[in-house]
Amino acid sequence: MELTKNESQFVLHWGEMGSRWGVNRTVAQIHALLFVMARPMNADEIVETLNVARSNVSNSIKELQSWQLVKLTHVMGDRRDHFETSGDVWELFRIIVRGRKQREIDPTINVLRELTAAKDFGKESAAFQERVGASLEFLEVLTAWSDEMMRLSPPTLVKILKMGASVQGLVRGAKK
Amino acid sequence: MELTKNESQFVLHWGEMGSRWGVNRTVAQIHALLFVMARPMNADEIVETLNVARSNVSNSIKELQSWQLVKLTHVMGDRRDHFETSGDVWELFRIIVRGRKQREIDPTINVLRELTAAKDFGKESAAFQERVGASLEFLEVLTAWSDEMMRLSPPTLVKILKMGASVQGLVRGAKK
DNA sequence: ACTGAGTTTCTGTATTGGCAGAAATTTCGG
DNA sequence: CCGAAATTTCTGCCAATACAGAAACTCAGT
Repeated sequence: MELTKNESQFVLHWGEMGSRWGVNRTVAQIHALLFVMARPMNADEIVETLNVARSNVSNSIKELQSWQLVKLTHVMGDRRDHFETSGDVWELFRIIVRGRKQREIDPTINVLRELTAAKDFGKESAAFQERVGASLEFLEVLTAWSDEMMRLSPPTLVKILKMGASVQGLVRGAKK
Repeated sequence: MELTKNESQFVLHWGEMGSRWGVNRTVAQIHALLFVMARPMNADEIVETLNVARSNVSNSIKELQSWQLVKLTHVMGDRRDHFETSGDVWELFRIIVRGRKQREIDPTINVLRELTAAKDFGKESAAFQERVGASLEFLEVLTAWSDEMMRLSPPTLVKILKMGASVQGLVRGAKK
């Protein structure tokens, strides 16, 4: 399985970006590959195309499945597992946001809550108490908002985003 | 310089979170420390408090400065450089979003633009062309929106976020 | 229950990035 | 323009992670 020049550029760049995030390169590349091929692929095809070890593909796919970014499918008359990913970038976005929130934001909120609830918290410096409180509130507002937004359909979401800062006018009205 | 139990928990957790992102632990810890102390600190105080090497502090601060998360200040009658960070979480958020966008999203948009502009792009599979196009549009909508939002004052931003998905009602109206 | 295709888990190696300590450089008071 | 303080840059080691290849396991078909 040979990628075109453009396709491999896409896959390679996606891999790079993946590493910037916490995602390792192979994982990101496999996801990109499934995205560009837009069809179910089996593990060996992925091995051939990306030139990585079979075991690496296995582990990477397991991770992608845990993120729910890749799902297992089967092809008629083929015993092997095949994998595919959604072609809807908005859906992918939603999945990634949800996952990152769970893995990163939620634990942080918990820590901040524990801190404010600790019985010796009142003895801390005023600045510290205040800043922890502000951080917690910040994360709560942000996640509440993102939860709501992520519940909307992609088309609705796009429309809201395209309105952009113009909603600011409404806020003024709401303020009085 | 000794941190309280609560303070070090905060700093430590922030360091953990930092590594989840591309930020290394020391960098994140220093930022957290300046945030909780809420006053200018010099490099040696940081060394003592976090138990890291002087050179490490120097490099980490340089990185924080490049992100504009930490700024240099001076304390009267003290020749040494002192450093501090903003206590406004919304401002910090804005800075981080702006930075990540520049370092991660913008290059990706460029790659996608190059791809679509390549003269052999029309020869690619329909699925690939379509998905690259959708990805590009997605990133453009998202960054345009975030640029607009990030220009608003924190209080305005909070109000908009608190409206949450209720703006969705307006969209319906706008649609016709 | 045996066989072989398919898959996952295990183990060792290589690469990367983080960091300490030393060396070099800059800065500032006198 | 000298010396001490402060800071940065350099060098090499160490730890963490990614990955290949081998071994172990699973399971459908017979």
